[in-house]
Amino acid sequence: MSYQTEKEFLIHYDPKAFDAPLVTVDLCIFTLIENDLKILMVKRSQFPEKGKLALPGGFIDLATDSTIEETALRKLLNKTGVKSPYLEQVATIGNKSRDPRGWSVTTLYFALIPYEDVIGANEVGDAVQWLSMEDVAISSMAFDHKELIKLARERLANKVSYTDIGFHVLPEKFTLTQLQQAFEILLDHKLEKKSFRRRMLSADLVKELDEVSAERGRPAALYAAKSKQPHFFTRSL
Amino acid sequence: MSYQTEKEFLIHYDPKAFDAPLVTVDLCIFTLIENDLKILMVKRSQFPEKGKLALPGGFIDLATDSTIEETALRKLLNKTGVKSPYLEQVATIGNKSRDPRGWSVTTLYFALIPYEDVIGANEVGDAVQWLSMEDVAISSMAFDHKELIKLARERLANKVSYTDIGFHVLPEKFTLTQLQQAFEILLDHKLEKKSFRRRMLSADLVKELDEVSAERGRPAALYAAKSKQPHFFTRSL
DNA sequence: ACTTTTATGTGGCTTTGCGCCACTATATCA
DNA sequence: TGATATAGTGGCGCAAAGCCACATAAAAGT
Repeated sequence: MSYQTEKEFLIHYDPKAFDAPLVTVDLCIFTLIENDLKILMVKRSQFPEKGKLALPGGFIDLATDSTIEETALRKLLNKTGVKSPYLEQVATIGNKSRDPRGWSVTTLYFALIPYEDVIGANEVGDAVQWLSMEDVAISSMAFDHKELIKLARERLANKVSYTDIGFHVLPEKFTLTQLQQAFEILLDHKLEKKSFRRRMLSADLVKELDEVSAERGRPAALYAAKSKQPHFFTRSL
Repeated sequence: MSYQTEKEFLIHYDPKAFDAPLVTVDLCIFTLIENDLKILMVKRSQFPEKGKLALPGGFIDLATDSTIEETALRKLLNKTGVKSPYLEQVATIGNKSRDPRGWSVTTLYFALIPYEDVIGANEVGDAVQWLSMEDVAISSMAFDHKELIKLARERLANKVSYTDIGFHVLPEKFTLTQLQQAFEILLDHKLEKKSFRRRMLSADLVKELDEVSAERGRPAALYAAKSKQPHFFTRSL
């Protein structure tokens, strides 16, 4: 694996000549279903870990994927039908013990999607299901996927506390109360109504629509997010 | 690569049977030399990209490294003699065009070290040099390493703005002015003296020593960091 | 010696924005 | 028509940031 001249390199270089770890991409796809935070999981239909719950993911397709982010988006589209999620790389975990097949590396992403956008078009592959965080806690999972979920969940809460990415679990139109509830669930703590509204409005993140949402009680004004680009608050929630 | 039974899996599984990308670890090691932010670079002695400047890094040693973080620490120790830096994973970049050898994945870390701790013990391998950010801007570099530096630099500035990791480029004892200067360089913007001191002192991050640093002007009190664990500010600098 | 220069460290006022919670507004339902 | 439910606001107190002049303490200049 040592080449002093270009000729030597070109002639002798063989990617399979040295040991390489397995490389995979895993996804933690979050959404809100009836004000409950859910994660998409699949049941593995193959060895190793056949029958166990696992995060959607798998190997990079070197022929069709040109970046690892593409791999992640492909898997996501595959399982949910969603094309443009909020997608963020969480971390890469690599060690010799996480996979029985030997040294393995996985790059973990998390995605936020509005449940309204999910199409139940999971034709191929393993059966999908949406697990609540309570289900996650009590379920047994393949590989180190429980730890991966913990990492993703922590990153999510952290990121929601100082950015506006929480918008991405909501449909296009929403009320400020729905927005606040979404943030509260993602953060896992309550927020003060006045402060929350003051911030969202003064940061100019939403535009008020000429529509109202009428449920019980006083109708609420509907809003839409102004930008898809994440906004960073100078102060955390 | 598809196994319906465990037996089938155990008999037929061969890690080299399917295409895998190259996997590397790269490091962006930051330090402060005379109030100037520097990055450690090496000159490649082998193909590909022989002769070009590159970030220290390389392949995971599957035999000796048990995690990728160990790989990163090994490389760092190797180049600087530093054993316990502040080390943080920035991102993993994987695509088919970044390395002439084909599909390749690299996990990028950044490290913060006090220059006082660096031992010029770079016996083996390529020649190291410390580049200032201006040098980085005008130098030609191997692979996509210039972009990797940009990523690391951005993450660094961002993280310094809401944590106290800036402490890690300073020696054990420092004055509050030195601390402020370090933060200013890492953030790339000026800070207000009174506010900065108020925050550092009220957050209880430092303890005052019974010593003073006498240069020009009034002698300054020396301080030491109280903890190695990063502290998160609720408000960014 | 004493004045100037240089740098450390603080006093104190203004401004900003969060926490709090009572109060008003507008709908449905009995 | 009044009870209930939810949306949305008024307004005060407080904590911390921004600002900048001033006091302090040493070295260097004359």
